[in-house]
Amino acid sequence: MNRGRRELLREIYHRLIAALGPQHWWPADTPMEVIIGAILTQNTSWKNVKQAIGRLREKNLLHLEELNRVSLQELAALIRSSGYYNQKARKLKAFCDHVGTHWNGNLARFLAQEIEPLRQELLSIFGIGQETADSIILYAAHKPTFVVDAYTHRICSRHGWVSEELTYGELRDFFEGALEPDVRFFQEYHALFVRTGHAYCRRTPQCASCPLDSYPVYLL
DNA sequence: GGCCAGGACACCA
DNA sequence: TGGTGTCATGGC
Repeated sequence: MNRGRRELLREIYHRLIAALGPQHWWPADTPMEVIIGAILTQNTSWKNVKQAIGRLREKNLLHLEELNRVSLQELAALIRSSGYYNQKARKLKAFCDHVGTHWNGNLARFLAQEIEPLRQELLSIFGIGQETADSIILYAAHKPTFVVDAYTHRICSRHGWVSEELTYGELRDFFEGALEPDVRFFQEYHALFVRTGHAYCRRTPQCASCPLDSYPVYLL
Protein backbone atom coordinates (compact mmCIF):
# COMPACT_ATOMS: atom_id res chain seq x y z
CA MET A 1 0.00 0.00 0.00
CA ASN A 2 1.42 3.36 -1.04
CA ARG A 3 1.15 5.53 2.10
CA GLY A 4 1.86 8.83 0.36
CA ARG A 5 -0.75 8.17 -2.27
CA ARG A 6 -3.22 7.02 0.36
CA GLU A 7 -2.80 10.27 2.26
CA LEU A 8 -3.17 12.29 -0.93
CA LEU A 9 -6.33 10.50 -2.00
CA ARG A 10 -7.91 10.79 1.43
CA GLU A 11 -7.07 14.49 1.56
CA ILE A 12 -8.63 15.04 -1.86
CA TYR A 13 -11.78 13.28 -0.69
CA HIS A 14 -12.04 15.38 2.44
CA ARG A 15 -11.52 18.60 0.53
CA LEU A 16 -14.24 17.69 -1.94
CA ILE A 17 -16.78 16.58 0.61
CA ALA A 18 -16.10 19.69 2.69
CA ALA A 19 -16.68 21.90 -0.36
CA LEU A 20 -19.55 20.04 -2.01
CA GLY A 21 -21.16 17.91 0.68
CA PRO A 22 -22.18 14.26 0.36
CA GLN A 23 -23.75 13.37 -2.99
CA HIS A 24 -25.59 10.18 -1.96
CA TRP A 25 -25.18 8.45 -5.30
CA TRP A 26 -26.48 6.71 -7.46
CA PRO A 27 -29.69 8.67 -8.20
CA ALA A 28 -31.92 5.60 -8.61
CA ASP A 29 -34.32 3.49 -6.57
CA THR A 30 -33.40 -0.03 -7.69
CA PRO A 31 -30.39 -1.94 -9.08
CA MET A 32 -32.15 -2.25 -12.45
CA GLU A 33 -32.66 1.50 -12.56
CA VAL A 34 -28.96 1.98 -11.85
CA ILE A 35 -28.08 -0.30 -14.75
CA ILE A 36 -30.46 1.44 -17.14
CA GLY A 37 -29.06 4.81 -16.10
CA ALA A 38 -25.48 3.61 -16.46
CA ILE A 39 -26.11 2.62 -20.07
CA LEU A 40 -28.16 5.68 -20.97
CA THR A 41 -25.64 8.14 -19.54
CA GLN A 42 -22.80 6.92 -21.75
CA ASN A 43 -21.28 10.09 -23.20
CA THR A 44 -24.49 11.93 -22.33
CA SER A 45 -25.46 14.48 -19.72
CA TRP A 46 -27.63 13.21 -16.89
CA LYS A 47 -30.30 15.82 -17.63
CA ASN A 48 -31.02 14.12 -20.93
CA VAL A 49 -31.00 10.72 -19.26
CA LYS A 50 -33.48 11.79 -16.59
CA GLN A 51 -36.09 12.52 -19.21
CA ALA A 52 -35.64 9.10 -20.77
CA ILE A 53 -35.83 7.35 -17.41
CA GLY A 54 -38.96 9.34 -16.62
CA ARG A 55 -40.63 8.05 -19.78
CA LEU A 56 -39.61 4.48 -18.98
CA ARG A 57 -41.02 4.92 -15.48
CA GLU A 58 -44.34 6.16 -16.89
CA LYS A 59 -44.57 2.99 -18.94
CA ASN A 60 -43.50 0.82 -15.98
CA LEU A 61 -40.45 -0.31 -17.95
CA LEU A 62 -37.75 0.05 -15.30
CA HIS A 63 -37.76 -3.73 -14.83
CA LEU A 64 -35.94 -6.55 -16.54
CA GLU A 65 -39.03 -8.55 -17.55
CA GLU A 66 -40.96 -5.57 -18.88
CA LEU A 67 -37.95 -4.29 -20.78
CA ASN A 68 -37.53 -7.73 -22.31
CA ARG A 69 -41.05 -7.61 -23.68
CA VAL A 70 -41.08 -4.15 -25.27
CA SER A 71 -40.02 -3.89 -28.92
CA LEU A 72 -36.67 -2.43 -29.90
CA GLN A 73 -38.39 0.33 -31.86
CA GLU A 74 -40.68 1.32 -29.02
CA LEU A 75 -37.80 1.32 -26.57
CA ALA A 76 -35.67 3.48 -28.85
CA ALA A 77 -38.48 6.01 -29.16
CA LEU A 78 -38.91 6.20 -25.39
CA ILE A 79 -35.22 6.85 -24.69
CA ARG A 80 -34.79 9.28 -27.56
CA SER A 81 -33.82 12.18 -25.31
CA SER A 82 -30.72 10.37 -24.08
CA GLY A 83 -29.10 10.42 -27.52
CA TYR A 84 -27.64 7.47 -29.48
CA TYR A 85 -31.08 6.00 -28.89
CA ASN A 86 -30.87 3.19 -31.42
CA GLN A 87 -27.55 1.99 -30.02
CA LYS A 88 -28.70 2.33 -26.42
CA ALA A 89 -31.93 0.48 -27.08
CA ARG A 90 -29.84 -2.41 -28.43
CA LYS A 91 -27.60 -2.25 -25.37
CA LEU A 92 -30.51 -2.36 -22.92
CA LYS A 93 -31.98 -5.26 -24.83
CA ALA A 94 -28.65 -7.07 -24.85
CA PHE A 95 -28.35 -6.77 -21.08
CA CYS A 96 -31.90 -7.96 -20.43
CA ASP A 97 -31.47 -10.80 -22.89
CA HIS A 98 -28.24 -11.90 -21.21
CA VAL A 99 -29.67 -12.01 -17.68
CA GLY A 100 -32.85 -13.57 -18.97
CA THR A 101 -30.99 -16.32 -20.82
CA HIS A 102 -28.09 -17.06 -18.47
CA TRP A 103 -29.64 -16.29 -15.08
CA ASN A 104 -33.28 -17.03 -15.74
CA GLY A 105 -33.99 -13.36 -15.25
CA ASN A 106 -32.71 -13.39 -11.67
CA LEU A 107 -30.89 -10.06 -11.53
CA ALA A 108 -30.14 -10.29 -7.81
CA ARG A 109 -28.37 -13.61 -8.23
CA PHE A 110 -26.44 -12.29 -11.23
CA LEU A 111 -25.25 -9.30 -9.20
CA ALA A 112 -24.38 -11.46 -6.19
CA GLN A 113 -21.29 -12.89 -7.90
CA GLU A 114 -17.77 -12.06 -6.84
CA ILE A 115 -16.40 -8.87 -8.35
CA GLU A 116 -14.05 -10.32 -10.96
CA PRO A 117 -16.39 -12.90 -12.52
CA LEU A 118 -19.16 -10.30 -12.45
CA ARG A 119 -16.91 -7.77 -14.21
CA GLN A 120 -15.87 -10.24 -16.89
CA GLU A 121 -19.46 -11.27 -17.52
CA LEU A 122 -20.61 -7.65 -17.72
CA LEU A 123 -17.82 -6.84 -20.16
CA SER A 124 -18.92 -9.71 -22.38
CA ILE A 125 -22.33 -8.08 -22.88
CA PHE A 126 -22.75 -5.78 -25.87
CA GLY A 127 -22.68 -2.13 -24.84
CA ILE A 128 -21.06 -2.57 -21.45
CA GLY A 129 -17.50 -1.31 -21.31
CA GLN A 130 -15.16 -0.73 -18.38
CA GLU A 131 -16.84 2.28 -16.84
CA THR A 132 -20.38 1.02 -17.22
CA ALA A 133 -19.34 -2.35 -15.76
CA ASP A 134 -17.73 -0.72 -12.76
CA SER A 135 -20.68 1.60 -12.21
CA ILE A 136 -22.96 -1.42 -12.15
CA ILE A 137 -20.62 -3.29 -9.77
CA LEU A 138 -20.34 -0.36 -7.37
CA TYR A 139 -23.85 1.11 -7.43
CA ALA A 140 -26.09 -1.83 -8.38
CA ALA A 141 -24.18 -4.79 -6.91
CA HIS A 142 -22.76 -2.74 -4.03
CA LYS A 143 -19.26 -4.17 -4.34
CA PRO A 144 -16.08 -2.12 -3.95
CA THR A 145 -14.59 -1.20 -7.30
CA PHE A 146 -13.41 2.31 -8.16
CA VAL A 147 -15.29 3.84 -11.09
CA VAL A 148 -13.10 5.79 -13.49
CA ASP A 149 -14.75 8.19 -15.88
CA ALA A 150 -13.76 11.14 -18.06
CA TYR A 151 -13.86 13.47 -15.05
CA THR A 152 -11.67 11.21 -12.94
CA HIS A 153 -9.14 11.05 -15.73
CA ARG A 154 -9.28 14.79 -16.40
CA ILE A 155 -9.05 15.88 -12.78
CA CYS A 156 -6.22 13.51 -11.91
CA SER A 157 -4.10 14.27 -14.96
CA ARG A 158 -4.65 18.04 -14.87
CA HIS A 159 -3.53 18.17 -11.27
CA GLY A 160 -0.46 16.17 -12.14
CA TRP A 161 -1.28 13.17 -9.98
CA VAL A 162 -1.12 10.76 -12.90
CA SER A 163 0.05 10.75 -16.49
CA GLU A 164 -2.53 11.66 -19.11
CA GLU A 165 -1.59 8.43 -20.86
CA LEU A 166 -2.86 6.19 -18.06
CA THR A 167 -5.29 3.52 -19.20
CA TYR A 168 -8.61 2.86 -17.53
CA GLY A 169 -7.28 -0.11 -15.58
CA GLU A 170 -4.14 1.74 -14.49
CA LEU A 171 -6.14 4.66 -13.13
CA ARG A 172 -8.49 2.30 -11.30
CA ASP A 173 -5.46 0.58 -9.77
CA PHE A 174 -4.11 3.99 -8.78
CA PHE A 175 -7.09 4.35 -6.43
CA GLU A 176 -7.71 0.75 -5.47
CA GLY A 177 -4.04 0.16 -4.74
CA ALA A 178 -3.98 2.93 -2.16
CA LEU A 179 -7.42 2.84 -0.56
CA GLU A 180 -9.20 0.26 1.56
CA PRO A 181 -12.07 -1.31 -0.39
CA ASP A 182 -15.14 0.45 0.99
CA VAL A 183 -18.36 0.56 -1.01
CA ARG A 184 -19.86 3.73 0.49
CA PHE A 185 -16.53 5.52 0.32
CA PHE A 186 -15.95 4.57 -3.35
CA GLN A 187 -19.54 5.52 -4.21
CA GLU A 188 -19.17 8.94 -2.67
CA TYR A 189 -15.69 9.48 -4.09
CA HIS A 190 -16.75 8.90 -7.67
CA ALA A 191 -19.87 11.05 -7.22
CA LEU A 192 -17.71 13.87 -5.87
CA PHE A 193 -15.44 13.68 -8.91
CA VAL A 194 -18.42 13.96 -11.25
CA ARG A 195 -19.81 16.88 -9.25
CA THR A 196 -16.39 18.53 -9.32
CA GLY A 197 -16.22 18.05 -13.07
CA HIS A 198 -19.63 19.66 -13.50
CA ALA A 199 -18.86 22.54 -11.21
CA TYR A 200 -15.27 23.38 -12.03
CA CYS A 201 -13.98 21.70 -15.16
CA ARG A 202 -16.19 23.12 -17.88
CA ARG A 203 -14.27 24.59 -20.80
CA THR A 204 -11.43 25.82 -18.61
CA PRO A 205 -8.37 23.69 -17.94
CA GLN A 206 -7.84 25.41 -14.61
CA CYS A 207 -10.36 26.90 -12.29
CA ALA A 208 -9.24 29.11 -9.44
CA SER A 209 -12.21 28.34 -7.23
CA CYS A 210 -11.84 24.57 -7.49
CA PRO A 211 -11.22 23.11 -4.02
CA LEU A 212 -8.47 20.97 -5.55
CA ASP A 213 -6.68 23.74 -7.40
CA SER A 214 -2.96 23.95 -6.69
CA TYR A 215 -3.12 20.89 -4.51
CA PRO A 216 0.51 19.86 -3.97
CA VAL A 217 1.70 16.76 -5.74
CA TYR A 218 4.78 16.19 -3.59
CA LEU A 219 3.13 13.26 -1.82
CA LEU A 220 3.41 11.09 -4.91
C1' DG B 1 -25.07 28.34 -33.63
C1' DG B 2 -21.33 25.70 -31.78
C1' DC B 3 -19.73 22.89 -28.18
C1' DC B 4 -20.09 19.16 -25.19
C1' DA B 5 -21.92 15.55 -22.15
C1' DG B 6 -21.08 10.49 -15.97
C1' DG B 7 -18.69 5.66 -23.53
C1' DA B 8 -18.61 1.79 -26.44
C1' DC B 9 -17.91 -0.49 -30.65
C1' DA B 10 -16.41 -1.34 -35.50
C1' DC B 11 -12.94 -1.00 -38.65
C1' DC B 12 -8.35 -0.31 -40.24
C1' DA B 13 -3.32 -0.28 -40.39
C1' DT C 1 -2.44 -2.19 -29.71
C1' DG C 2 -3.62 2.26 -31.12
C1' DG C 3 -5.98 5.71 -33.87
C1' DT C 4 -10.26 7.23 -36.03
C1' DG C 5 -15.20 7.32 -37.34
C1' DT C 6 -19.93 6.56 -35.77
C1' DC C 7 -23.77 6.80 -32.87
C1' DA C 8 -27.53 11.67 -31.63
C1' DT C 9 -30.21 14.43 -28.37
C1' DG C 10 -30.75 18.54 -25.50
C1' DG C 11 -28.73 22.14 -22.45
C1' DC C 12 -25.90 26.04 -22.13
